[in-house]
Amino acid sequence: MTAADLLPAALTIGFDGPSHEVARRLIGVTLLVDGVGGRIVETEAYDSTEPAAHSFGGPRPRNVALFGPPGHAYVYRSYGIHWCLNFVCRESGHGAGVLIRALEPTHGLARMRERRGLDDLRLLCAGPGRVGQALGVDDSFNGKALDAPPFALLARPGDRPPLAVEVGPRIGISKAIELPWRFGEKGSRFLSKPFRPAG
DNA sequence: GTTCGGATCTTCT
DNA sequence: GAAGATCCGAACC
Repeated sequence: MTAADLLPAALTIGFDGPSHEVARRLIGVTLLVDGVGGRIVETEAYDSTEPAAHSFGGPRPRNVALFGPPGHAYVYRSYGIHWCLNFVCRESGHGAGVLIRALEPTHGLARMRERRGLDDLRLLCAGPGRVGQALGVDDSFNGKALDAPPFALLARPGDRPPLAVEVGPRIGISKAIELPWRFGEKGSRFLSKPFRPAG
């Protein structure tokens, strides 16, 4: 697939719905940062009404981007090491976001391999910390709009059949583990972890 | 194949 | 002082 096959995502992607709807809608969308990235194959939804979210408990200096306008980035430091990228969604003030957990690498492979220090295509963007490293995301991207450089979002052409999307519990959390707010492209080999492990 | 610990730092108690 | 929306490599089946 080339960039010419894709359409501007702003026409079809809305960030004004509940985060679990936006998270599902984002599967198959191409995310680029300075022209580097790929197709989103895994996302998770978070919302200030449930205790796993960084926005739970209201706005704070660290999470203020989540309470800003939808369609912007929220970037946070994970375990003191990684930078993880979220898309702010829903109407302003609700503190909802979608964590970008994995991409199928399609653009700027050499740049991503260089940043990751790794050749294996499957492992370039298979996890939120890996996505951040491969795309060169850091603190300075927090709060930036997603419809302007360095970001670009490209939707799948509308005449293609919808992707099969799998749903499951979110990864790496200890609260609100019952919510099925992890979404992934069915059968993708670029997921951070398989869905329904061991059958 | 799996399990385990270390890295590293911000936030909260 | 502990926990956390993680990743990596070593050790061990």
